[in-house]
Amino acid sequence: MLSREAANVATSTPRERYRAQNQQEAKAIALSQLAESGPAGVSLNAIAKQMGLTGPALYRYFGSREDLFTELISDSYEDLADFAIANDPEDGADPATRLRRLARAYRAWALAEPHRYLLIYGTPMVGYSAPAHTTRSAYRMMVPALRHLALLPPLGPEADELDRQLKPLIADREPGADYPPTVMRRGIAFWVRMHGVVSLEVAGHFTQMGFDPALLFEAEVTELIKGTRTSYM
Amino acid sequence: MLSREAANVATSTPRERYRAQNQQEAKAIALSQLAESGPAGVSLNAIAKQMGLTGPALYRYFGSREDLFTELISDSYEDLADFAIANDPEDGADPATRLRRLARAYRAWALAEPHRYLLIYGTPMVGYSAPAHTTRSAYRMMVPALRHLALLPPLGPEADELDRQLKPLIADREPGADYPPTVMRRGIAFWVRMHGVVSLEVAGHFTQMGFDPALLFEAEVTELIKGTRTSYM
DNA sequence: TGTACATCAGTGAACGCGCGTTCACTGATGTAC
DNA sequence: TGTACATCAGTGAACGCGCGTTCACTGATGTAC
Repeated sequence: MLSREAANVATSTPRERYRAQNQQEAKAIALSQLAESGPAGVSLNAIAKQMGLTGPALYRYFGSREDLFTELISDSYEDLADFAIANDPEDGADPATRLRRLARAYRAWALAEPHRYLLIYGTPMVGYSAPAHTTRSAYRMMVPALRHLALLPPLGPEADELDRQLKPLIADREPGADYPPTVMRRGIAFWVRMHGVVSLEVAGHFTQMGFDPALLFEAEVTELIKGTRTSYM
Repeated sequence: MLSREAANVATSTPRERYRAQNQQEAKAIALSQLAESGPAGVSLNAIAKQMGLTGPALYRYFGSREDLFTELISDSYEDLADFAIANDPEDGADPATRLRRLARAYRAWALAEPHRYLLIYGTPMVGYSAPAHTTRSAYRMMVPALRHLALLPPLGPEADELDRQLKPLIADREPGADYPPTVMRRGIAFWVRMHGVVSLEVAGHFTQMGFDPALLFEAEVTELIKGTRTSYM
């Protein structure tokens, strides 16, 4: 349901469809292993067995165990972005409302898929380095947030050092965009605050504390939206 | 240096000292494996070999591999709290300054010991549940922060739902403390914001973005300190 | 429509590896009289 | 100071396990004429 493979299956030869289907099944089993036993519990041999195949057969679908993880990771980035964007339709709502929708969708996805959230934002795998396109996927979710943030009352007229350092990033990721200087800073703060609450929640660090994490999350987002400019010292 | 074992070694029999020393060495090797190969790379057999022992010998020191992790985790919580507290001496500085010191120490520890930070705040080990005293250790670092926060200008007179839910937590953790109703909320937000920046930084998510994470961290802390009250919706 | 060839999914055997954990044991260190 | 006994760190063999990955191969599916 939250998976994006199914869409691209049409318009291809039967063999390609068969391949895509098998690859998708393998990934789905990998995700269930991930959910049940963590990253260390994902095993090519076990996946193959569950599909009724032998271990080496999977090398038709993934170059190695690490390649499988690369796919799982970039799928997760894409699905998270898709989900957030899908939950913030173009219906003329005001920017604060739309930001809040994005935020809630972010959290909802993470709570629905905690192992996948942790796969991308938890402990990184040693020796693993994300391919370049992954970084782009990660950024996709930020694009609508920046658009909404640009419509909020500005934080202040002058840019400080952080804003200056972020300027090339805007130019690189969205050439031609005419954002106020503090927008990227706010976009990153938006992401950082959501991640702060959500990652602790998903990892179970709030369970003993007796409060509803949703309230904390909403408060953090609210403060971000209302946020006044704070120079960094 | 950041380890806390060495202190308690005195005043014990030679055999106890020998035991403590060996156990400490085993943990140190475990931490180096953790740093180098991640949690999955921590192996009792490999630790034993590096100490010049055989595998089973380690069962004199740890009940199981999981017990070893329990120790590594609670040591990490303690060391992080110790480090933060040690860097915020009682010298009469104003509360904002002292909060900032705590925050900077938190980040400094995490950057110095990224694998240990991720051990406690990264992807949780499946099937592992922290023993009760661990939760207490985790809370230790919050105590001085709450004290400082209580001295800041209050956020507002009335308590909202989140504040109400947090009241029992104060009563439980610090019976008798007479904090304004919004202090615990601010303490948790303090922790959450530090974690938001620090965990993304430690996991390398900022490396491609070309800005100095220290600036972002300072800005987040500043905003928390200045923080105005935001009802959650 | 039928034949010849190319593609490619999957097999089965094998390699080499390390893992956590148990158990009965040896031998050194510590303790009590 | 010396002897008898208890404690306990560490050994070595063994159990059972699953892992990723390679390789030469079979046999089914697809393609070209």
